[in-house]
Amino acid sequence: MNDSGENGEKKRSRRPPQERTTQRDPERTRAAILEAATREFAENGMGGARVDAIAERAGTNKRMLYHYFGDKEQLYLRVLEEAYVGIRTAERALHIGDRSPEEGIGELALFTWRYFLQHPEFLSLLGTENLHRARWLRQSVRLKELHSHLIGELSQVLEQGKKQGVFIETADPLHVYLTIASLGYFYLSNQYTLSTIFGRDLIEPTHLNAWERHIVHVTLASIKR
Amino acid sequence: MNDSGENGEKKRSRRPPQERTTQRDPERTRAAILEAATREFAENGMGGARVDAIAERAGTNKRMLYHYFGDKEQLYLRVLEEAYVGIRTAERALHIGDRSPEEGIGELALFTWRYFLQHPEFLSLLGTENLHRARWLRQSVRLKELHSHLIGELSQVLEQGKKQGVFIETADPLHVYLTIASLGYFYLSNQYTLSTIFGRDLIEPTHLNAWERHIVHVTLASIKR
DNA sequence: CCATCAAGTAACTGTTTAGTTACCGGCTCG
DNA sequence: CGAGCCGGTAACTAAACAGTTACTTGATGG
Repeated sequence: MNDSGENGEKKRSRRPPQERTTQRDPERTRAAILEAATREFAENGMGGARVDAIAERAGTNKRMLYHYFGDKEQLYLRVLEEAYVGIRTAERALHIGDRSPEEGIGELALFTWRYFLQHPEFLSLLGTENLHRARWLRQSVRLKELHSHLIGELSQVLEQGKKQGVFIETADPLHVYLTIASLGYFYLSNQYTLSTIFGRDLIEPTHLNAWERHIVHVTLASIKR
Repeated sequence: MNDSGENGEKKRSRRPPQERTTQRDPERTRAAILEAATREFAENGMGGARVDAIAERAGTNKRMLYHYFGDKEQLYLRVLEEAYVGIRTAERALHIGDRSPEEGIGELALFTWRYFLQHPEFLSLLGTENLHRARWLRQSVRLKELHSHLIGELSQVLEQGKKQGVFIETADPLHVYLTIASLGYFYLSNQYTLSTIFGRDLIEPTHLNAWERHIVHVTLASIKR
C-alpha cells in the first residue's frame, strides 16, 4: 500500500488521538455485541441487518464482532438460539402441572401471550428465520432437545384433564400449543398491517386486554367437553 | 434481425448481436415484472430482494422496471396492493350470508385456510411488510376501503346467529376474523421453524388436513352458545 | 523488565447493488 | 415516406456492504 514517506519513523501512522476510556472487558463486549445484534436483526431481518450498525450499537467495531462470532451468519444463529433458550427457560419455570388442568392450560396461554408482548424481538426473529425456511435454525444442534420438555408437560396436563372428564378425548398437545401461539403471534407480529387495514389501533391497552381474554377463552373452549 | 454492412459508422457501438425474438408487448412486460417481483419479494423480503433478479425473472431488464414502476419501493407497494386485492376479491365471491350462520363462518374459515395454503407469497409479503411496521402499506390509499366490506358482512352473519340463539352474545366480528387468520397464518408461515423444533413435518397432507379441521372446530367452538 | 499475547482501533478492498445513461429499431400518423 | 415516439437493450456509476489487514495498547508471567 504505502510506506512512511514524509511523516514519521514508523511504517504507517494511521492513528488519530483516541479519546475513549478503553476499559478492556471481553465478557461485556461479547454481551454488548449479542444484544446489539438481537435488536438489529429483529428490526431489519437477516438481509437488512448491517454489520457496521451492530458494531456501532454495541459501542465497538467490526473487528471484535468477527473475532468473537466468526461472521454475520454465525452471529445471527447465536442470537436466534439465545432467543429460543430465553422463552423455553421462562416456560419451564411455570410448572403448569401444579394446578388443575384447566388452570394449567389457561396459565400457559397467559404466559405465552405476555412473553410475546414483552419480547417483540423474539417474534421478529421467528419471522425472519421462517422467511428463509429455517435455513440457520436447522443447523443448530442445541435447539432440538429444548422442545420435547414442553410437549411432554403439556401432554401430561391434557391426559389428567381427560381422566377428570373436563377435556375432550381428541385434544392434542401440539395442536393446543399451536393454537395458543397462533393467536398471540399473529395479533402482535401483524399488528401494523392489521391496524392499517381495519383502522383500529390494536396495540392500545383496551384492545390488548380484550385479546388476552379472548386467547384464554378460545383455547379452553376448543378443548373443554 | 440484423443490420448490414460494417456496423461501425455510429458514434459508439456497444451493441452485440441481439438474437432475442423481440416481440413488443407493453402489457405483457408489465405483468411479467409484477409477477416476478411478487415472487422475488416473497422469497427474499424487501431488503433481500434484488432488482436485477426481478428483471431477469421477468425476462426483461432493469430499465423497463424503472420505466413502468418508478423505483423498487413503488414496485413493492404495487405487489403488496395486488396481493390484498387478490384475497379480498376471492373472499367477496363467497357470500357467507347465503347459508346458515354456522355454515357461513365455517366456510369463511375454510376459504381463508385454503387461500393461505395456495398463496404462500401473500403470507410472506405480510410478514415483510410487518417487519417494516407497515411503512409502505400506510401510504396506500386504495387499500383502506377494501376491508370494511369484510367486517360488515361478517358482522351481519354473527348478528343473525345471535338472533337464532346459536352464537354467544359477546362474539365480535374482528375477533372472529383474527382468530381464523391467526390459526392459518401462524401454522403456515412458521412451518419451517415449527417443523424443525418439534421434529414433525407440518406440511404433510395428513397434518394439513388435521389442522384444517382444527381451525373450523376452534372457530366455531369459540362462538357457539 | 521485557516478551508475548489478547483486546482493541480504523482504514482498506473486492464485490454487489440501486439507479442512470447512451444507444437501438419498429410502428404510426401527418 | 419519414420524423419522432415508445418499447427495448446493455454497459456504466456511485454508494454501500461484508469481511480483512495493519497496527496499537495494556496486562502478566517468567
